[in-house]
Amino acid sequence: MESYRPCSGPLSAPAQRILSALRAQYRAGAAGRQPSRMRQETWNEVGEEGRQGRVQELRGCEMMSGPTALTRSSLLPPSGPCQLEPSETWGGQGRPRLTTQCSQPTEQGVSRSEVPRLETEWGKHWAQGPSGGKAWSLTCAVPSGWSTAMGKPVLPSQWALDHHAEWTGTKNLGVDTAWDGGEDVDSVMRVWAHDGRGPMADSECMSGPCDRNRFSKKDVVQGAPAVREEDKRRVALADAPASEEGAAASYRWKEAISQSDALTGRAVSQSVSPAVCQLDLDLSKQPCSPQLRAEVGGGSSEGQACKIDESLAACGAGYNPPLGTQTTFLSSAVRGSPQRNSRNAGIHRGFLKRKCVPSIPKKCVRWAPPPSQAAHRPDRQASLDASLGCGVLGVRREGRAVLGTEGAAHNPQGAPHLAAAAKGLRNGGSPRPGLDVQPEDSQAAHGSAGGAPSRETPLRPPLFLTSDSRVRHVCRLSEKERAQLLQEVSQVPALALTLVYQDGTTQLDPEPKSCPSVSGILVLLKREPAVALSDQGPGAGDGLIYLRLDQQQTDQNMDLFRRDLVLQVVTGTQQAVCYKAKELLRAALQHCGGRLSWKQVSRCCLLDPQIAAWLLDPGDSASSFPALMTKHGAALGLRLLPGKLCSVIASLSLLYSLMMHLRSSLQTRGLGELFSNLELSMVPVLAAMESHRIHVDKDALKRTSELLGERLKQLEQEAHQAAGQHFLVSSSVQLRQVLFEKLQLQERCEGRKLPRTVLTQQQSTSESVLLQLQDLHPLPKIILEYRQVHKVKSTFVDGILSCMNKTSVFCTWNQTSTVSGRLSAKRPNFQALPRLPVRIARKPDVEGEAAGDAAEMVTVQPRSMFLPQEGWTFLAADFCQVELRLLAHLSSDPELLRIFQDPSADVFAMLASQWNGLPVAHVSPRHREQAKRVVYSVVYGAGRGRLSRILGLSAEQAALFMDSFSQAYREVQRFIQRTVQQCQSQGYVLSLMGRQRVLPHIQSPDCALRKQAERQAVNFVVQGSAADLCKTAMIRIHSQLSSSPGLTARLIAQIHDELLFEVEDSQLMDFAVLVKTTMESLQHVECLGIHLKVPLKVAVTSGKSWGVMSELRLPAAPLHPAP
DNA sequence: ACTCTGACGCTAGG
DNA sequence: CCTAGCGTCAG
Repeated sequence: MESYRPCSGPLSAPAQRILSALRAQYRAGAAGRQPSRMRQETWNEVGEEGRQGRVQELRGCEMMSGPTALTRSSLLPPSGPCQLEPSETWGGQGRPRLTTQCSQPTEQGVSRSEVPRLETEWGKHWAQGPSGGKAWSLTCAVPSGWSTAMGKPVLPSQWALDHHAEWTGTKNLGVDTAWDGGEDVDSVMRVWAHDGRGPMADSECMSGPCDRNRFSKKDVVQGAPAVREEDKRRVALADAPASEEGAAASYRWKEAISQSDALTGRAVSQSVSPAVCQLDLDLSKQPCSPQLRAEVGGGSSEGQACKIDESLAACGAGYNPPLGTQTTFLSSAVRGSPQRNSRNAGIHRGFLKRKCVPSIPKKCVRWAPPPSQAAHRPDRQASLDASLGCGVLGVRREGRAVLGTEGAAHNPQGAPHLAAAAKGLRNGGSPRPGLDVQPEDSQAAHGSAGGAPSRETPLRPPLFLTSDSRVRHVCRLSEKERAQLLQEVSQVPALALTLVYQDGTTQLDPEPKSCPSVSGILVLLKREPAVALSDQGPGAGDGLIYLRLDQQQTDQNMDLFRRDLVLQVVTGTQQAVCYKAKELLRAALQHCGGRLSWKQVSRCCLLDPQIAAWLLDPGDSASSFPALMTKHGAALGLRLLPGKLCSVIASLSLLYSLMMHLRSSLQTRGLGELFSNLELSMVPVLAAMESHRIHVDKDALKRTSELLGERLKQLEQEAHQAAGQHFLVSSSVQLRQVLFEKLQLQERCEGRKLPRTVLTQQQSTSESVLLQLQDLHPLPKIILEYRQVHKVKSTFVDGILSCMNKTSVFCTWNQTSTVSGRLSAKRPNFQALPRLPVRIARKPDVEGEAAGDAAEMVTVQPRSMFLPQEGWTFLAADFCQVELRLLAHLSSDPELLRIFQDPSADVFAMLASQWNGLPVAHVSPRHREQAKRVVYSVVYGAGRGRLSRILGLSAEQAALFMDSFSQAYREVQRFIQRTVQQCQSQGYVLSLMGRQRVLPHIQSPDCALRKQAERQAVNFVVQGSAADLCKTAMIRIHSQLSSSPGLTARLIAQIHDELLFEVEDSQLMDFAVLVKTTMESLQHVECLGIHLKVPLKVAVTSGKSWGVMSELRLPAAPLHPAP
């Protein structure tokens, strides 16, 4: 660690600001302050005598100046039950208190509740028992300013206490075996004791070597008497710190880490990059105050810390690794060998894992530097990545711990295999590997640009494909053979295809953990589709083609041929089966670059067994191919053959048989039409949507994140003040304690019954409760705002940032994840972006009370972060009240139908007027809102209890509303009864286009279950029908777009009843008309047998950002729109 | 020689 | 009622 050299490269702006501010603070502070004795010395410097003195000092030391002395003996497990301080004895809040719960360890180990537990007013630390018998870990809630280095909570300095160190959340710290038995408690104690004396010096953070012989984990578990004796003796030694005997052997643990933590309040987990360590090493030894942090805009929250580190990582140039350092670090981390650094490495690893591993599938983007940078500095980037932990982890994961010290150390250019590993990881971690290969990024992704050495090995297709002669490789064919192949493909009756990934897996393998990059497409040509599949591998006439996608072709003709082949395979007349066809289509679009447009594949009709299986059983959402086989393929016989290729071939054949089997099931269940006309046609639509990049204003997001972070901190402080204690504002459990145990607010809202949580029947702290409580106490209001801001920040600002790829996002659309037939969106969830802007009070950060008045309001609208390309406009088309209209249609209620006949009417106002008996003009917005809620509650099948919660009324009032609704619209009630009866008699319900949902509980003797099934039945009919309608609209518009050479508009998103397009400015009006007429024409669709009794109304809006859309006035629609 | 995972609560969207 | 997603907490 000492070999880190200073950063030389550019730092990100926030990092710069923090750095310089801290330096300034340090200089100012160092000048005026008397250096503390403890800060100056190390144990070695103090010497034996000094140490004895210190021990004496510590022995009687009152913890945190509290009235009661805690001695280490009382904490040592398992020396007996040791109830320690009730918190009152600490007088005053903010004082930590220690409690331990000790009980007899069991043979299996010590469960967490039995292990000593250190609790503070701010949270708790506990030593977790040995899990798996190997490692100990410590979870502790750490206010910022607390260091967690070495897995031992280095408790807050006096400074931190004085400044009300802010909460940073729980850190689950991986700890290596040094943390065992009494040793940990011991050092916790010691450090704690020190802490009462002021800020710790790094030297104080030393821990003695763990003396496993004296007090081992095992002993704790078994509670061997001998150890007890030993233990007692140790206690009798009068608090001689463990470090005493081991002082000579003790090492200074990583200054960089403990300092970085104390300085920035960040968890060590974030300071994993050497650049960060260096940054912090450079800094003063003084902690950074929250004010300072706020001033410089460097937050202590997770997201903030991530961002800082991201930028640090991104400026990889900043760190110039000395030769060998990296690899030493890395290898020791990998092997965890007991080297000098192994503990550090172990800790690092622990932190890294905690932060990185769960993130790899989801959030690696945050950590992964942009590909272009990787390409420009492959060597540094790779080592940086490796040090960031991703590399370490990935290597471990892949089981190829090949990153020996030698290779990298002797390779001044940086090790190519290291680079490759790191790169593979980034790809693997990226949510959408294929999308890394955008035109502008493609070179970087292929690692062939940016001055990388020419010996860079090109990507190879998986070995099992290259080594087998049965596979015809398209890129090896001659001109003539290609033509033949094309001909052959077009004449073959059936095809089965799968994507092959670079790690050798295919789409047919069980759910991949990571999401590897695409290598190519493997096609099985079936000449005798009728032949039932044997497990003999491919039939006599069957052929296999492998089409590489991951390779930029130098040969133009080859490129064209590749496109033609894809087109032939995908849109040909033969039956082509592909599991997860959308993925394949998207990969093809991605990799054929400009040569294959989404319009060309819009007529694709790949048969997708996944979708078929989902239609048959919507409850079983995304199952892998093997799972599907075990479920449906019993009759088909599945036997895996040895050898990868054999098994792939067999799987492909099976895939085909499975599809045929599923298709016949669909036919017999009456789902065939739905499958082929609706769901399969959705595949190219979704593939096109997914392959379109949506531009995001990244800078605005970052600014907003900072802004919200500040506000969040303010709110947290306010909440703590209002509550009169520190607590974790984001924890509903702790909030419940504050609200209902400490403040007893439920006592003061007599009459109203506060809802309870569904599962545990505890006092709920949800929005509706807080709204009711907000007049009684200032706290609920603060919490409400906190929650709102937190939601926006975590999900819509930081969340979107983490999905980003340079300047844009790609959303993932899932066709088979809902029971209702709706689509769902992921990463980011486009369907859940707040519609209304969020207003944030932004108070100047001043200590004085007067600051409150000077609040300035800022509005945040996550939707406006999405921008159309230059010269394009967003166009949104919204089906107005589809669900209600469908309810009218399905129930044929005369009143509802009448309301909808008038296209210009405000439906909810009319509803409110009708059943309140008021003229429309007199309907207040409140009434209207209420009507809307009641209506949708009925549509969703809510009972009176639910409705009362939604409306914030008593159950009686809610019941009244519902009664008056069903009085006014009797047919709706009848419709509900009809639906339930139908479901009871046939076991399932049907949507408009014949989608089915089976509800076995409809016959359940359990009333609650049955009622739920009834609600689900009603809801499904309405919601599912709406979904059908929207999907149809998407397909129709898509097909019109792709058949029109002039129109360039793209479908961006579907928000259930709204379609969002990006349209070239010049085509805006024309396209808007087309969209509107197409959507409204769905009232009558002859070929689908749809005849709605209500007109459909579509509202069209447009804008240069999704956040601000304004109504688009359209010329009168033509009477007979294009079909 | 190391956590990960699931249950639960809450809240955006429709 | 049905989604995704973030967070806490326990084992």
